[in-house]
Amino acid sequence: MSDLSTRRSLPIALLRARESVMQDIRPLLNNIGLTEQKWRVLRSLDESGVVEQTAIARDACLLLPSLTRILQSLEEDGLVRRSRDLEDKRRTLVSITEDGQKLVHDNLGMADKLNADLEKKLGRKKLGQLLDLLEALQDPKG
Amino acid sequence: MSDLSTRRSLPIALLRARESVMQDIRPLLNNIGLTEQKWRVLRSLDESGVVEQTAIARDACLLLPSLTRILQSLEEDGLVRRSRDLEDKRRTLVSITEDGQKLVHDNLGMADKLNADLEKKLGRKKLGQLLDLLEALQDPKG
DNA sequence: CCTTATTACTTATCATGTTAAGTAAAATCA
DNA sequence: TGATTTTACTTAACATGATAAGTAATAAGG
Repeated sequence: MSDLSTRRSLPIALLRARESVMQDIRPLLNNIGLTEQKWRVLRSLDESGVVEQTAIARDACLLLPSLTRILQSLEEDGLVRRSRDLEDKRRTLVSITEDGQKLVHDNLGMADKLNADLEKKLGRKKLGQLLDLLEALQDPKG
Repeated sequence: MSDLSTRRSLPIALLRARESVMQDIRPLLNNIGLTEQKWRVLRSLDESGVVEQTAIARDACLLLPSLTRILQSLEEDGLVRRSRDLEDKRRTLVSITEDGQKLVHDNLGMADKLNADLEKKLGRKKLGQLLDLLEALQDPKG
């Protein structure tokens, strides 16, 4: 197991936990030519429809500079479309293309299966507890 | 709050939780000229003594290519020392210098305070539960 | 022994993370 | 209305993340 000193440190514990979860996911995404971040963006767009970048960043947990690059790349690959908002010309409105939708829908099953595996491994109750605690951590009442 | 669709996804929940914790820590580390990763490496070395790189990588949760660069940078700054292991010449033994130790010790109080704040905010019991669940997630019985 | 793995890194390459600075448009305010 | 601030990005620069390939040294197998 991991070193005693770092085992009970929350920042590293979160990092390790994420690493262990992502280890199974990353190769599957790489197989369909996507990074983890691009997958998050496409899923968000598939569910949200036409949205501005700040909303995508919040939803997919990405900083705007990263998102800028990712959207440029996804646009080159024909997976998303961008257009200036005519009401507020500072904003860029983003939406997913048909190709992008197809890519997402063809692989949602995989994502569901991974989540089911996780639930099976940890137990539904514990997984729920974990998600609740992670959410509580972010409440800004501190 | 975050979007409904991503709120119950464990990978993103872990990412968000980590983000929220690190937001308070990063600026403090930047003030003393360290990144989060360099701080993890120095703390690990301060506690472990003389160790090979693979052990540091495991302890600080870093990939070896990243660690290679980080150690080169820390060595340039005089915070760590590296030398070839004479028993096994593939290995590099790393240790922290006096300057490195001073930097760590001067700032351990800060780290402890952040941890205490966290415990106060979430509650000791919940923090313990969270750490236990995060650890359970990594058990390879799946 | 000698060949073939395996180990412990290093290097390279590209994507993303992080911070700071820059830009254009909208909102606010005197 | 004109100056100032804020918003929604974009660009730049450097550090790290992630994968693959390369290298030297040890271990394993025949």
